[in-house]
Parts: sequence; C-alpha cells; structure tokens
Amino acid sequence: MLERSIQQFIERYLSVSFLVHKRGAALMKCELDDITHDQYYVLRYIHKRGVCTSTELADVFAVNKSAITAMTNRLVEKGMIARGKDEDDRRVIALSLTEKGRKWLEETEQNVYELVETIMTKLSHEEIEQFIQTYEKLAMILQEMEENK
Amino acid sequence: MLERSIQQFIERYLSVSFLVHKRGAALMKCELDDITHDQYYVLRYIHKRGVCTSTELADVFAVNKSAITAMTNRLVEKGMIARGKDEDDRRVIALSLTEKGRKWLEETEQNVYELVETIMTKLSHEEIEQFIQTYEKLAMILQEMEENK
DNA sequence: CAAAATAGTTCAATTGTTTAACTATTTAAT
DNA sequence: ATTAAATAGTTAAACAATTGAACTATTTTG
Repeated sequence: MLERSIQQFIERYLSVSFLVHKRGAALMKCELDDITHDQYYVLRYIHKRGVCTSTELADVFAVNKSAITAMTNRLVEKGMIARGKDEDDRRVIALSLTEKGRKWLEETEQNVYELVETIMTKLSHEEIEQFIQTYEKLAMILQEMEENK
Repeated sequence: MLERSIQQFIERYLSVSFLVHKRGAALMKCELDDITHDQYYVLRYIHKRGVCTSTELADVFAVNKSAITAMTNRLVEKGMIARGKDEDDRRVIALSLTEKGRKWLEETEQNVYELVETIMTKLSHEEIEQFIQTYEKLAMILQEMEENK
C-alpha cells in the first residue's frame, strides 16, 4: 500500500507534467515555423553533439530506429541536416547540421530563449535552480531504469 | 541581451524537459497495454471531472477540437468512454467513462502509481514537494499566457 | 571462417494533429 | 420575433511520429 503523501505527489505530478508539456509545445510551435516540436529537439541534440548517429538518437529519445530514419529523412528533405560516412565503420551514418540548419537553429534559439525567459523570470533564481536540479536528477533516474531493464 | 545565468537555465531546462517526457512516456507505455499515453491522460482527465466536453478537452490539452473528436472516437470504439446528451444545450456532447473505462483506469492507476513511486522515492519529500510546487506554478503561468493571447 | 551482432532502411499500419468546410443549435441585436 | 453571429461538434484530406517485422550491409566473435 502506498503512503498517502506519496500518492498525492504522484497524482499532482501526473496532472501537471502532461499539461505543461502540451501547453509548452503549443507555445513553442509559434516560434518554429516549418519545423515541428520533435524535429526542433533533434536538431538541438545534433547541434550539441556536433555529429551523431541514428542509434544514438533512438537511444536518447527512447524510440525505435525506424522512427529516427523517418525523422531524419524529413530533416534532410528540408535541408537542415546531412548524412555523412563514418571512416571506421561503414555501417554507420554520421548525422550533422548543414550550414542552413546551423543558421536556422541559431536564429530560432534566440526566439525560443526569449519565450522561455518570459516564463522563467516569474520565478526566483533559487527556485529555478532547484527545479532544474531535481529535473536533472529525474532524467538520470529514468536513464538508469532503462539501462537496468 | 539575456542574462548569462538565465540563458544557462533555459539551456538546461530545454535539454532535460524533453528527455524526461520522452523517457517517461516510454516507461509508462509498458503499463498501458492497448491504450496510448495520450489516451491515458484523456481518460484520467474525464475521470477526474466526472463528465466533460470536447471543447473543454481541447482547451485543456491545447489542441484543436477535431483532434479531440478523433481521440474520443478511438476511446468510444475501445469501449472506454461514452457520448451522452446535455439536457440544457443540445449542441453539447457529454463525455464520461464507461464502467469498463472506470475499471480499467482504476487497475491501471495502481500500476502507474507504482512505477512513479519507484522513481519518486529516490528523492526526499521536501524535494518532491518543492519540485511539484514549481511545476504547478509553471502550469499556471502557461495558462495565463494563453489566456492573454 | 561461419555465426551472431550491429547499423540502418523499408513498408504497412496506427495515432495524433491541423486546417477548412460543414451541420446543428443557441445567443444576441435590432 | 426574426435574423445574424457565435458556439459545439464532426468530417475529410493531409502530414508527422511511431511501432514492428523483414530486410541489406557490415563488423565482431567464437
């Protein structure tokens, strides 16, 4: 039997997390013109890593590799990313941003940052720091859970 | 120009929030057999409200009404919800859980709660409480932003 | 070297979504 | 009281994200 307070935490968490994700996505969509919310995060991730593979993206975003193939196809069609060869392993496709993709991302990050900023500045620095720290702990816990499965 | 610390917060928040949502959804999917992640949250919401309308769901989840029509069609086909009439306004469709839907949700909540619990109990009560409070503030801020648009 | 593992793609199917056009009903304005 | 505007919901066409199974090509391993 679950402890009562934990049960209430879970209830509140489930209610609020889905809402914030949905509403946040709806707001961000306004800044992304042609690119979808999901595609934006893939571009962000590739940019942060410089170069990455389908398998890595599939692991990070917890989806099948075929979902990544479909996504990257769309991003290649839009001219945002390019597929390259890996010297060491000819099975591997190296994904990276094109010049167009890099420019688009830099411009868009500006607008996204401004959007997130108008929200964040309604909280104190301490509160934001604490919130993000806990969020990062959750991310690590989830990652460990998947690895031990 | 953005303050440097705020910019780092935004960077960390964007990175972590998408990941936690994706990985959380992937984990929850295991508990939901035939029902999708999105459908689960719709069922939860209807259950919490007792009865609700398409328009309300569209507002809450920040999607178009036609998306709700499609979703509710699938949930009706699966026997989880029913469409009823509204006495006062014959345009309105009253959505509610069927007996099957109510039972399924109660059983499933048990499993979902256990899943979330194994994650949450790795944090202290104080940390969880603070995290959820901030999350709820964010939800309110997002709601206000949409209302003033 | 043969078998097993890995990286990625293809294809068919399902789900969630948007937009525009539509029906039915209610509210409001003159 | 009647008409015009607003509201609730549906339909249809299109696209994006996803899964799962079957597949090719390459590398690793026993």
